[in-house]
This record gives sequence, structure tokens and C-alpha cells, in this order.
Amino acid sequence: MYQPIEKTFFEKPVLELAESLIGQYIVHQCADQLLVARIVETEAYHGPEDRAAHSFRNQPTKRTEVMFGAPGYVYNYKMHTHTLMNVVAGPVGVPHAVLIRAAEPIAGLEKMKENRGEHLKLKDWTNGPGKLSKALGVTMDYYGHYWGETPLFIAEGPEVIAIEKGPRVGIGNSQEAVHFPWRFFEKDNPFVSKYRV
DNA sequence: TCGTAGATTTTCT
DNA sequence: GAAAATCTACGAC
Repeated sequence: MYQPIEKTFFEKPVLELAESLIGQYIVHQCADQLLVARIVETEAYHGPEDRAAHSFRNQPTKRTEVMFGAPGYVYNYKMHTHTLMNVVAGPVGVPHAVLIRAAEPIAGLEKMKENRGEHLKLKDWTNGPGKLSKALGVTMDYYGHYWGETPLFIAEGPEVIAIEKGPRVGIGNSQEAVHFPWRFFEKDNPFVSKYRV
């Protein structure tokens, strides 16, 4: 029922990709459980011109090398105790990527609850990058995985009625880049992260 | 309910 | 050794 999205979906400018990703499904085939979440919030990272990106004026390193590769791959990054998920965009050699910030749980709710903890409310399961990865069971093991193949892939979702955009969050020391309206999210969706609006 | 401080792992200088 | 694209706990109102 859920089918990996076609390769050409990823082959577009990073800002368009970030917007297109809103409303698509993330599917994770975890053992015999199928975990599905609908993306409601993303952020674009514009490598060379973006002070906030890890790839800013930097040569590829072990941490960022996937970002310099072909689009459609998983670039994930571990910060403090949490794992963040990205989709690589842009052609080979251009370090563009889209950070997936939040999603709405669709299927596999029992497993997600197990991953996140019994005491949390549904709306707190996936309304942030670190929480989302944990709920879906995505770890650094998926670094460099292609977003168009099982067991972890993007699937086409329903039409999105309203997409909003605004300044990004969580990058306070990035100077001018803070003001770039490169954050996309679905209007009025309760699963969008409200951290530092 | 809101705002602030501390946690803790990976990577780079 | 320091910083990072964050989360959670806890104190105040």
C-alpha cells in the first residue's frame, strides 16, 4: 500500500524539495511492524551560502560527506542524545539538504509509543527532529541509506491544503542565516514543532 | 502554562 | 577541549 517515491522527486532545488516533502509519508519497515508518519515540517539547508549548515564553507568531512553526494539519501546527525534526519538535495558536489523536523503518526502507533514512552501524549511523540527519529526507530545505522528503498523510504501522501513558511529555529548562532524563511510546515497542524516560534 | 538551565554524544580544531 | 540543526525537567506565576 505504501510505495517508495520515484527518484525524480528528489532531483529539484532544495527549497522546492523542502516544500514538496510536506505531506509525504515516511515509512519504516521495522521487523514485522510498519511505522508510518506524515511529514508536517521541514527546513532547507543551503550548504555554501548557509551559515547554519554543517557544510558551510567546509570541505566534505566524515560527518557531512553524504550531503555532498547524490540527492535522495539519508543524512543523519547525532546531537547530544538525539538523532536528526535529513534528506540530501542538490546534485553531486553541492551540499544541500532538507531537515525533517516533525511528522504526524499514521500507522504503527503501538511501536512508536513503545519507542517514546507510555507517559507521553500522542502530540509529543513526533513534534521535533530528535523525537521523530526516536519514535520511528531511526538511528545512525541509516546514514547514507537511499530514501527510495525499503526498509526506510518516502511514500507519496495526500494533497496538502496549506503550507506556511517562516524563519528556522534552533540555530541561534548562525547570524544572518537565522532570518532566511527556509522552514516549511503545514498550516494549523498540531504536530508542528512550536519550539521557539 | 511558560521560560530557563542542564544533559550527553559525536565530530572537529 | 569546545560546540552542536535538541529534549526534558523543574521552578515560578
